Amino acid sequence: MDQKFYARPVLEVAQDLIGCLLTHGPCSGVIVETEAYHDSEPACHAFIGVTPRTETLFGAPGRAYVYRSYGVHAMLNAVCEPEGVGAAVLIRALEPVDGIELMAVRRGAAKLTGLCSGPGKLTQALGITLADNRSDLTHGSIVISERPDGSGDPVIQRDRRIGITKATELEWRFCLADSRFLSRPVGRVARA
DNA sequence: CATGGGATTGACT
DNA sequence: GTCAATCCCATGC
Repeated sequence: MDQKFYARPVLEVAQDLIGCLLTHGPCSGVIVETEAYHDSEPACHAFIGVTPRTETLFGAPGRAYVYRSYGVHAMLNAVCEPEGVGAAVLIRALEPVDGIELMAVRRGAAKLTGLCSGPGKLTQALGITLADNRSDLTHGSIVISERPDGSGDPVIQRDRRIGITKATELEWRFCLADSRFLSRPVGRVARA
């Protein structure tokens, strides 16, 4: 997948990433859940403008934006839209494919469905850290590759984003229909 | 320099 | 269901 794939509206890229394969070292998984973020809405880190932290978001598309959440977890995003626009797709869940044993060790022997069912979980399982921030998703240590031809277009469900406190009304979360590997089921109210 | 908040998770009641 | 852990960084004095 080339840079042009990412230099498009973030909502399109978020949907098109569903079903793609994400690989880091010996571990890989199929993307089953994403969320879109854009500098026009306050839930996006880029909403506040360009700072040292958000510089990656406004930079070249096709790069990784990795940041630490709640002081504990790394979150992996794919930077989208042309340079100068602050937008990214958060990778929220994977269906494990390769390196499952290593993922289980890193995660502490969780069940298969719990290995990558959340944005903090999948970075832990794949060994992605803040050092991967700004790395190139088209040729770097993290690679996202197209879904196989003939697998057909996946059926995608749309929902509200999870875990945010602003712009909660936007339905910018995309899930592979009926996947067992989502961070949460579709169609429930996120957060009590 | 001090402070406060957050795109989460997991342990506990 | 509730709640703490823990750190990066934006903001304000």
